[in-house]
Amino acid sequence: MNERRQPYPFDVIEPKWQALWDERRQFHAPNPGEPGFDPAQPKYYVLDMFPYPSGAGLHVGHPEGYTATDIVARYRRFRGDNVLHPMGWDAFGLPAEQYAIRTGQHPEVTTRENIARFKKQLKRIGFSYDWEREITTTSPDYFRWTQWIFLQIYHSWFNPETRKAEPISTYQGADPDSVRLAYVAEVAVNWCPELGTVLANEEVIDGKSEVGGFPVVRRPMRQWMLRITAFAERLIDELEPLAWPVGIKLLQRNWIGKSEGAEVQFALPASAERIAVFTTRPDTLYGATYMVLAPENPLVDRLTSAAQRQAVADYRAEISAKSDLERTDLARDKSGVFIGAHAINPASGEQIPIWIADYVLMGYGTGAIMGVPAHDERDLEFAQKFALKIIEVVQPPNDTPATGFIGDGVAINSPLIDGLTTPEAKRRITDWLEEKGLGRRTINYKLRDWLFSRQRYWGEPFPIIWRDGKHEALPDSELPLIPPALDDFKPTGTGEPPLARAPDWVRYSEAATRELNTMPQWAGSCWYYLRYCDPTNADRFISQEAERYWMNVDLYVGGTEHAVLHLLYARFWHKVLFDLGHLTTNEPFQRLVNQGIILGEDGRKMSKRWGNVIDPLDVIEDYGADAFRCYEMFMGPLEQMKPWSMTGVEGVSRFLARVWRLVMEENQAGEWLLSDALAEVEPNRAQLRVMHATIKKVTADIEALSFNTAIAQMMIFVNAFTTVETVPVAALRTLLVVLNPFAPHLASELWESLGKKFPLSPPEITDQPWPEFQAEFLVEDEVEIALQVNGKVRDRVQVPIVVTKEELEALARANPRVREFIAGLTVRKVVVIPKKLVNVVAT
RNA sequence: GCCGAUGUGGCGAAAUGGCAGACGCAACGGACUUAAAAUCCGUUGGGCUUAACGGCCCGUGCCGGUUCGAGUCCGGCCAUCGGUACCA
Repeated sequence: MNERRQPYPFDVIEPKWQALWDERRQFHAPNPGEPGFDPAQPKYYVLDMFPYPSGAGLHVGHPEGYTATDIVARYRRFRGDNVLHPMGWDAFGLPAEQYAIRTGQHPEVTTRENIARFKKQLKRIGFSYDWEREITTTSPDYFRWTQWIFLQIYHSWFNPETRKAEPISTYQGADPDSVRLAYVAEVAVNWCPELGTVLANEEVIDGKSEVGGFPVVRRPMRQWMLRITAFAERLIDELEPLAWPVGIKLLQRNWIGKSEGAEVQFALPASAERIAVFTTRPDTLYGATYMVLAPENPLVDRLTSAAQRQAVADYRAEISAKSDLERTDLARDKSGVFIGAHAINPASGEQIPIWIADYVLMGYGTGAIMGVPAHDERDLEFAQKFALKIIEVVQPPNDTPATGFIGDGVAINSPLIDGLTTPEAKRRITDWLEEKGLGRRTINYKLRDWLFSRQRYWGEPFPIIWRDGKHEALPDSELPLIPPALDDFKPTGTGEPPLARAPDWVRYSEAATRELNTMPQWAGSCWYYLRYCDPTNADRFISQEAERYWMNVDLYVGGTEHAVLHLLYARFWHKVLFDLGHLTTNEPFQRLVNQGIILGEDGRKMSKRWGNVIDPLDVIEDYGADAFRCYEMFMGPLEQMKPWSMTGVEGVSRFLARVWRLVMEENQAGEWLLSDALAEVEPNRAQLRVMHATIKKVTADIEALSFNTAIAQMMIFVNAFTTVETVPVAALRTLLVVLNPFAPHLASELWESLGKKFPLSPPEITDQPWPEFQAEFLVEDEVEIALQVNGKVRDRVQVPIVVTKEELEALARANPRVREFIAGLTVRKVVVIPKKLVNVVAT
């Protein structure tokens, strides 16, 4: 590999320019008020999803999105924008902690080493980040404000009147703790014994931990929760105007899972107790022949009859012993137990049996359902298994059988609403329920409150203390709250977090102890885009001035894996901070783009297991950073999944070498000298045309993030100039500017070399304006017209651009090839598309 | 099951409803070279036909529709990938 003759000396010029850029602070974006800040220039904030600095280093997937944003950033700078293009590290997280547990090396050390490696790799690719704005979520200067934001959330509640977060002091009720946006609850959590921690629902895949793939079981624990559900409606509504891929919007909407329906109260014959159920089909109320409670529902204890007590206890034990894995794996086989009690169907007045079954979830709705077997697949399965009564209450529109029909039809066997269509029936029966005080319209969400605490060491400690069994906020003056030094990072095994191993730290005062949990990894990434705007501010998380100037993020590029969680959490925090008056925008990310996954050369997902992982530095070693960048963009559309190809890299590398040789030629001694073919001559007409076509296409393609076609156009440019005897310097300069965002080292170097013989002021390529194409050079004197008969091309002719439609038609009719094909037919119609084709329709 | 995305040469791909396959890879042929590498030039969707120039037919997952004209728009399928899963 290393014997390969270099197509051009990228190994010399790339480090040279990278050092120069650093030295000149070339990519530093001054904030309002700083020297060099020009308020007349528009701002552009282009953001990458910052990486978790893992031990493995970058793979070729990371730089895909990073290259795209870098091209946009460099392009916008040419356009004169004040560009904010930062990078940082999402450095809290499980791998460093696991490594610490295995080796005893403090996570901070591991993290520092990994960051150094990542940063070196990113710099070697030549990204134009403003490194003066680098942030690390594990740095106390940073997480101080993560803790501060948590306290803002803790000190707030969601006022349903204003639909906004407000300071808790505006809450009039008796128990503020019951409405705080950050609260403590005893919840059934996903406990992972292996990791010794709870996990968010989102971190559990198929009953196993996302990290490590260990089994996860349900277990009740006292946890910190964030009341994201209060924002469900706004998280859906305010998504609408954003320039995000429709697929991602849909994913978020589905995740939030809004469904409209009614809550219906079922009375019990023998007690004053009532059971509420949520249904989206109140029109099927007459068909409710039984009721099911979630096994965990607390009502079960009160309602179960003596005779059924043992059976119920056995069933509940069986359920709780099942891990989530088993629950999901055990197909859809319905199970359940009758609890020996009955409820009264409020519409029919019938007594219906109450069961418990694990297909009813405690976490959704009221943890109880009405069973309508005729019109719900799951209920039908359950009723058939346990021989429960089935009543048809919806007539399907066609002849399909009513039982098992779940769509809209006409109500039957339902005295109050018979004959009404499903939407009308829903309306009518709900009105009736509301009148009688038996129910009400309501909306339910799949979204659950965010389980926000973890039993880990390597995370932000909560700025919370406990006194007399009650939580209290630390004052802002005690931030940052730094975790204690430990040398054993293992969880204690009882569910007590590792922080419990530092008793001195835990003891806050005689009467108070610190919270032992830490925040999840998501916390730091919920607001990092804000901190970049003002990364060293010691007084505020972001100054108002910086926030007003830089926000929102104009372009955010990252992987789909964050389509739901990160983006939802960040939007939630942003809205809280907005409501509290700390921000001026209610959404953080204006335009979002997901880059596609890069597969291995074998078409499989890159992984150690397949041995198909590509290391960017290996590629750069052989072909240079510019070739690496250009290949990543030339592979195909940014958002598409596509396989890596080394020969493809070689092709792009050849292209760059051809650019190099347009300017430089090698002498006998193997030195690169300025080419003799260069001259300050006016490009000819054909050259001007390709030059302006290139300006036009590259500009439009960068705006559209269609980088592969932009590169193809530059290849066309270079092909057109490769064979000419005299290379016009002006055309070359234009190429170098539009190429610069893609291959900045090469373009900068050639620009400089060119300047030695053909000086230009100012001399730096980065001081050039972005070229504007001139339409007059794109027009051609002649165009080729396709002559079709009945849609098939029969001939092509060159015609002057100025011919009229009538002339074109006449020309087509007169064409011998056309005549040959219409011989004996009648011409019905002639379609003339100027500059394209003539279609003679004949039958 | 549901939701979403994608199906175009040997491969990555391109194409405001208007000449399908730009650009690149691979392959083949040629030039340069003692030779190779590098570089440069050319050919390259399939089939049929012609001594040759050339000509004809087919072709964008499948079936149908709209249109003078469909890779592109509409309807119905199929396949692959991704997400999600008892959410009442």
